Amino acid sequence: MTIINVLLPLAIADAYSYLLPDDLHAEIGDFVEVPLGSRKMIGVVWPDDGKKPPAKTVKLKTVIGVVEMKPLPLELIKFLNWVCDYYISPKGMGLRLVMNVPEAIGVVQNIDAVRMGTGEVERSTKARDQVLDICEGGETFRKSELAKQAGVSVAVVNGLLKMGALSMAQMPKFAKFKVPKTNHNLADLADDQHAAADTICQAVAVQKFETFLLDGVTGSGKTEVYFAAIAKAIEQGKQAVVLLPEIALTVDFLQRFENRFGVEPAPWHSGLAKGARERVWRAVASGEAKIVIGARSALFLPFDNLGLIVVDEEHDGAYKQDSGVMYHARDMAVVKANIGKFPLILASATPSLETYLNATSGRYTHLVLDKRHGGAKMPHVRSIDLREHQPESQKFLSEPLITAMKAKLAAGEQSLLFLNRRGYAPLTLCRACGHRIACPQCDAWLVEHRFNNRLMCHHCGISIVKPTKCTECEAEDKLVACGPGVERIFEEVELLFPEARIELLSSDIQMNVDEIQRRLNAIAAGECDIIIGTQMIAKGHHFPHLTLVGVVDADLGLENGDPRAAERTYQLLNQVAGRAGREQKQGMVLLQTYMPQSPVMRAMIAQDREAFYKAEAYGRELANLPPFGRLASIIVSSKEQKKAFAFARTMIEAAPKITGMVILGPAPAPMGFVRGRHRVRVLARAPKGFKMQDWLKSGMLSVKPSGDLKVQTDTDPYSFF
DNA sequence: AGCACGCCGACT
DNA sequence: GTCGGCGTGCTC
Repeated sequence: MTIINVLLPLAIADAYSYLLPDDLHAEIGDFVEVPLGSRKMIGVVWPDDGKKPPAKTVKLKTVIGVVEMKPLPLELIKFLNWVCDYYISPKGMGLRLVMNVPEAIGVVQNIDAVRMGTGEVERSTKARDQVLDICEGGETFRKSELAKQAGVSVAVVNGLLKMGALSMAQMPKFAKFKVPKTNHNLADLADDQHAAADTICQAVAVQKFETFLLDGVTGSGKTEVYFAAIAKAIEQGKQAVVLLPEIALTVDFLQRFENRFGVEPAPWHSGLAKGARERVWRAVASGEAKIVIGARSALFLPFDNLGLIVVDEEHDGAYKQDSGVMYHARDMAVVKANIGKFPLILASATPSLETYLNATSGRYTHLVLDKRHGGAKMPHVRSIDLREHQPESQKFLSEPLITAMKAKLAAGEQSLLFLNRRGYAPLTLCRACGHRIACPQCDAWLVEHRFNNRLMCHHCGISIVKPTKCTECEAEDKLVACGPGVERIFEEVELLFPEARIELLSSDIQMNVDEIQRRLNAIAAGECDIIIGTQMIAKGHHFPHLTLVGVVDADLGLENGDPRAAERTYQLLNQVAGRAGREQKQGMVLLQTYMPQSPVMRAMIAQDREAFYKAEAYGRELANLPPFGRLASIIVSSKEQKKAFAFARTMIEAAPKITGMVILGPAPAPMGFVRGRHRVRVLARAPKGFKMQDWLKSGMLSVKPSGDLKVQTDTDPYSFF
């Protein structure tokens, strides 16, 4: 009997010790079944990285068995340890990110199949011949698949089986992923694309760690450049992964991939069915799947031989995980590439300030693509000063915007109205008593949705039927909708342009992936004049007939005090603007704003990105905010606000005083009351380069919460107001 | 994550 | 008096 460490995919800080019987053999990375309390569980044999041995009082249990499958690669174990240490999360939670696919953990299951048998065909018929023709090559088939291919019913196959002309066999449960054809459909690269691709390919060829910022305006052909790098990785016998911010992108994107490489890539996102998840996980582990296109969690797949990571739209906030291990996939991609010693591409038209500064300082290799290809020009961007052009009362579109839309409608071109606000109206107000209808368990107004006549909370999902009288003073018919949501803009546009074909796209409108795709295709085909939509239309799909983009409220997102708000707004507006005029026609972008002089609007109008980054960097440096300083956020929550505040103060008292470390708070968190719990936040700010994890662990986090108190730590929080 | 244990409300 | 609701804490 020897003692081994086994990490279990639970919220447990360290691996547990188990006895390994002499007749079992297990190496680090092997999956083992162990007893845990009254149940059994599968964990992974973990290296002994300085974990403290179990207390003398615990009686060690014995490993039940070793699971017959490929062990987790050492590099992945190293990566998980790094990630959990950085984000101050239990290691078991890191392992859970990998083992989130229960069906893939265990011996590969074969399924029943049929193949050519040795028996004679008793009576030859057309149907029987068709089946046997297909089996001629000796391949195995699922019964149903064989019948389908032969164009006959399963009864025919069963008949042949009975007489022995076909026999039962076993076959792998999943179809194999085909090897991408690196030269299948080479794009004609422009000179700047070529140069960028060559630079990256060199790093791919020698497999060294290097981070590239592929910095190119919408339509400059970034994708073709990194496809070339992926092709290079495949030729080197390596795997590659492309991370995308949202599933919405993938349908369109997977098609582009298939056009270029001639085969389907392995997709990875939360919407995948069980079987598909198992298939991809195992194929990635075996090295059979060469290219994965996935959401942030694809970073935690057990790659056999990864040689390139691409993070597309690297600035996108969707890369930040907001529960469990709060990792940022872009940042962890850099770590993973560093551990695995291979290159990494961050691609964006509007890089995050962090990435931009890393690129301009030379830490990342900066590759710029500043021309749109295929003859497309950059859109003209203008602001509409709402102080001068105030929309009519209870209306939200200004006269200049309406005029521009009229002209486009007359010219047979498409317009898009963008408003990043779901629902009909963000606030319902009582004109009698001034009461604003708020969520009973969150700090948020209830948003009116006309399509189901309800008021909904976008934070906890609670919803009520729209009341006819005020919930406070009970006055009848005094409730009034305040402010616009996309549904309300839809209503306004219907009144203005009764003859136009209008399409509303918002994540509220229940649509499956196929339905969304169908409607996007219809828009692209020109079967619609005016598109109204939220964030979901800002990405991916391009509409050749679209020449006007109107941003209903360009200031939205700037109104809270978050220093990152300007950057986010700029990125979002840029992305929306990029929808305009991607083909031959000149695009026009109109921004409705009350602040035409703000740095964001000025940068948009002048297309002067450098000035914007400079202003942003200056502001952040003054405030010692990232990337000039480091932040960690500690959120204490409880049903009683007092208890949360008191505990936060106790934690702060336990923090060692160090020069340079600044503690801000406690203060009510940005969303101070969610799902019936009060949230109080403490921000810790450290100088650049200071590793604050140990300071937090030995100080604030050493005080253990009890009762209903919960503490959640977030290294590098995405939003920091 | 499960599962056991424990402490308060409504029932045979 | 007990059954069982969930809230809390432990699992090598």
